[in-house]
Amino acid sequence: MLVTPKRKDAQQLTELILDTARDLFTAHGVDAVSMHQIAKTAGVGQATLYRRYTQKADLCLELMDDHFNRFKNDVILLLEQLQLAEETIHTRLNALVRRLVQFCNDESALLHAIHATIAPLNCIETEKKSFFQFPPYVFLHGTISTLMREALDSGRTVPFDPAFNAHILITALAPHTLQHLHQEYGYTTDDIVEKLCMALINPLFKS
Amino acid sequence: MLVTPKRKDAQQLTELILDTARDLFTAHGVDAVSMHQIAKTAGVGQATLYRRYTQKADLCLELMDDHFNRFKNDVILLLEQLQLAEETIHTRLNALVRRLVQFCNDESALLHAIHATIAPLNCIETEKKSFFQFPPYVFLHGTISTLMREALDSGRTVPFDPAFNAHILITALAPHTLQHLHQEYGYTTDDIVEKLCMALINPLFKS
DNA sequence: AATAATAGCGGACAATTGTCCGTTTGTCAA
DNA sequence: TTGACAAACGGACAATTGTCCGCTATTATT
Repeated sequence: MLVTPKRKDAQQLTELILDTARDLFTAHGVDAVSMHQIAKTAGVGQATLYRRYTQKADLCLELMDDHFNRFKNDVILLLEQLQLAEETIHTRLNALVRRLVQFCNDESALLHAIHATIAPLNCIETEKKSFFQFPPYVFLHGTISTLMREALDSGRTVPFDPAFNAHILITALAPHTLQHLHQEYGYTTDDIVEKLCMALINPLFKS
Repeated sequence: MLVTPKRKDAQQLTELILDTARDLFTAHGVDAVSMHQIAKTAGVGQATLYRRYTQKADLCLELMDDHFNRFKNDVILLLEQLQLAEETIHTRLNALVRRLVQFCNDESALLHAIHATIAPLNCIETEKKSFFQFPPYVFLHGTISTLMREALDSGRTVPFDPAFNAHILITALAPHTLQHLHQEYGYTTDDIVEKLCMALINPLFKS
């Protein structure tokens, strides 16, 4: 959550903080770096940091903003191209899942931290944003459910609820879930893409 | 030869701690109660509490132990009865999902806290148990994948990976996911059961 | 340019989780 | 019993997250 500063020098501090955080994260790993440490290393007060980013999740979100925007454009472009090539909705959904998993892999460190910070308990009592209100979820859910609705409307599937199924697909992409699949079963990224499609996409389509 | 025996009075403190925690949880809600508060109210030191339960998740797990065992027996009994009644594997899977969702609803408060405490970040760096090693997950995953394998072996389904799909089903039952479905879409518990089956069970079966 | 208003800084402070260590106390051998 | 030994207690202490408030420095005004 970025506060737009009225003082001109405030913007410089924002950049300083972001740079410092990026450096510390790559040096020691996201989880090992504390907010206090970021502030101290950047040479600013605690409040200066917290005024910009209430939680580490916000900071992480800001740090992956560029990459996320590129990913968004990628997805939009990819889907347009496939549609122009007159690929089936089934094929397009599979391609989307592949790109999705790839993104979650690339940004696993930051996503990890975001999920960890925005724990379920923060949602009700306190009035902080839940994960489901963050841009990545909103975009993913919108894109996936649109495609799923198209599949449903095509008449080639069994009945299902696009929004609900999209929600479940995203849930399955949570960092700790993917990590568990990698570690426990030794699945490669390709395995996971294939099995996700086999579990959540392919069975929807009548043969 | 000196045998070092366990002290008998330690068990009493354990019960005192559990009773205190239960009371505080019901009085103020699980999330609002701190470990320090539990120790202080029980009149014991911090270490005495932490020596027994390293995290609030462990404490919660202990508190729902009775209920979880009853649930386990319920599930086993339910599945046996349905099998004796010669219900199809499809029907049995749906019934299992229903009972599953019911349990997650009943114990949502404790499960909530467990998920919140055992955040993904605790898994790699520190050597704490991940959620996937806790008894509830292990039992659920075992039960579901066994049933799913039976479905697969029956030849009445499309191809899929029982263990993987079981994993995804459990993931979808995470407290914050269910909570979001309730809040955002206004789904009732029955809705969720129906949609879960429509998303993850029914499409597997050839018509 | 001088000055008033205030955006915004910084560090102290509170709350929570988790650890360490000196001390107590139950247990068992004699 | 008694006494040695270790299991186990308790509270102080460290680290982290998040908040508050007095002060500084920038900006707008004249």
